[in-house]
Amino acid sequence: MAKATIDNVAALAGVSIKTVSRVVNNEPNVRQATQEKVRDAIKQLNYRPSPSARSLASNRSFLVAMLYDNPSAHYIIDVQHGILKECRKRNYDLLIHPCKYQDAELCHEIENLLSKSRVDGVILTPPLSDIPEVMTTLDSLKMPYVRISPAEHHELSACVYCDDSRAAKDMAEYLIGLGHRRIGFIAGHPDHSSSAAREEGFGQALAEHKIKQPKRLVRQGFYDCDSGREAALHMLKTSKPPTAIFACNDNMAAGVIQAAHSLNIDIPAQLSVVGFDDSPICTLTWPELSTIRQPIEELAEKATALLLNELSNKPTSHEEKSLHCSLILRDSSGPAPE
Amino acid sequence: MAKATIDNVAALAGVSIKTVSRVVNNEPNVRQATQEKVRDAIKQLNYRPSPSARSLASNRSFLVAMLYDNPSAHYIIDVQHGILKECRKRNYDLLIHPCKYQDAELCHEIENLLSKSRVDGVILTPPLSDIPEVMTTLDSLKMPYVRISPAEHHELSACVYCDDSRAAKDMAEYLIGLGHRRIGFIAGHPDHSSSAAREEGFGQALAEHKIKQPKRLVRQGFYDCDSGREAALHMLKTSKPPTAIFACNDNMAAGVIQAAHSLNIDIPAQLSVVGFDDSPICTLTWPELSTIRQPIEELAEKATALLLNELSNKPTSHEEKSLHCSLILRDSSGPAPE
DNA sequence: CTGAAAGCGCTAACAA
DNA sequence: TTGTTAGCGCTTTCAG
Repeated sequence: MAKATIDNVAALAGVSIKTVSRVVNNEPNVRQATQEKVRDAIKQLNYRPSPSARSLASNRSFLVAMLYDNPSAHYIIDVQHGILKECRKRNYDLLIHPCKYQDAELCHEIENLLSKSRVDGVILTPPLSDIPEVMTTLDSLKMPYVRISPAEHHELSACVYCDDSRAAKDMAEYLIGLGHRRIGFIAGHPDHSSSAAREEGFGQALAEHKIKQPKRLVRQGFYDCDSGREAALHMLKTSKPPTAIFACNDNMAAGVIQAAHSLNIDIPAQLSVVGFDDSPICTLTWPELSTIRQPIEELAEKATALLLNELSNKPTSHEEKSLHCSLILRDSSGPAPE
Repeated sequence: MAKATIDNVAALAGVSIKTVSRVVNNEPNVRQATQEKVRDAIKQLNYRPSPSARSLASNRSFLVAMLYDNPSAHYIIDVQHGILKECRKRNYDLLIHPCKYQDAELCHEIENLLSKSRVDGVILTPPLSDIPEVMTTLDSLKMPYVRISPAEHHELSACVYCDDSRAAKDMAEYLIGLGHRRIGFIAGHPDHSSSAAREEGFGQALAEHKIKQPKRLVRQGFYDCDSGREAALHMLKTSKPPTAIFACNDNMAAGVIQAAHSLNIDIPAQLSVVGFDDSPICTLTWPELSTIRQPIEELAEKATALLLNELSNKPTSHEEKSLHCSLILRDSSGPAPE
């Protein structure tokens, strides 16, 4: 059976192709009876509209692109799945496009991808959501886009995000509640805005509890395990080592656990360790890691919903949406030693 | 500046649109001088061919789809990156489509995606590479495809794979060489063909060294951490516990490490642990995990190259390509205790 | 509520 | 080596 076209359907249903088109696109003004005739014919012929013809005629591709540069596989996968969940509902497909955010050619490359106008809209993840040049490029192409977890300037585009700062504050308060007073902090990659937000929330909690944070208990990390381990070794080898360490993500927290093991420090009896992300490694470490869960998939889903709304309705201001993080307490944290 | 079309380019270059088309598609039989004129015009107008028009006229979309159902984020990401690497060279884009391999609707869903004929070809990863119905569906749609790491029937389609059996045998021999004689084996998910291959290689090595494998040292796992931990606890609590454990993937090996920690068994002094995959968690555990590295990205790259070749040349038999695994020795394995 | 006609921007087949 | 002409299968516009 050759591929059916709209003409075949129209012929079989005894209507014009325009009417078939109306039914396929859920346009109004088609009598119920006619609709049914058409749908029958469609089913009978196993008809699927050709995306290329559709998009040539209407200038819409029903394709969205995800642009990203993020080394965390589980983050990317979660975002992809969130996007796809929403896309399926609305009959869009997803095209993925990793890129290097530090690359001088970044914007050219993006322009190159998008000016083929194969895609209707774009979803941006950190750190791309915070690069002004990328936004300018998209704006100049008049390409609709939504940003996931941008640091600031929420008004510049539709966007969705979590309150990282608030979540970090909650976690710090949890540790303080357990009696910890010397709490080490390992910052994340300086290019990722999430790190600054987390540091802010952490600082707030300490300040509110009148805990002074000596410099030796704050170190720069880069969101990878090695930097977490190095930072922890530094802190733990001082004369007044911390009784808890807050790492800005789980990978670094895993590094802290390694450091503790290598120094024969018991977790959580002598040292509490917490991370951020609730990545799969949390349940692979020993002991399992207390952390903060961001609803990544839901964020991506909402982002996609905003984007697709913007693509179907004409008028939209830039909506934004924020979601909550939650503490996940496992075995790596406990009361402070006396 | 409005989007330039092929007509604009033709006008500016003073040639017919067909000639522009020839230049764009690198067809032969265009004089050097003409080519240059055309290229200049293209650059000047910043012309990009419209994918929809192209694909409507030529019935090719320059889009490939990756179909998968695999819970391992890093595996999927590596495959995606391998595919994209090759796609970029040849100006294809990638569309991703996760699905549930046990779903009764699987084939319908695939057919639904592909019969829109938006994509030119498909890449299949395990366990989808081993599902006959999926292959039948693709065949009946005359959709070109390449399988990554199929278990058998290599002749049914183009495919790329590693010799898992051989790699597992090498690893077993390494452990035997360290003096281990009681080596526990934790199988992977029975639906993944990789598990059987790994078990076979492992068994071969033992047989060649005349080591008998008692039943208590072989357990079924499911490629997740929990099943690895449970299996290890069983083995380690017997009266003659193993001195080494070979887990069919790294997640399960991480579970083994957890089990050992919880029983206060020292790794590697009392117990060697090895995994398979060289996933990111290998360097996050304590101690870091010895394992086997599959060149996933390269596999995907080769697979894509085969697919795109098939799409450009008419005549191809089903090529196949195999790549090598390598042992990665870290801190979780060492000499057997006496 | 329905239909006829005119493209969308390209490639394929054929002519020159 | 180059150009001409017909579509590809749909949506849009406008007319009934």
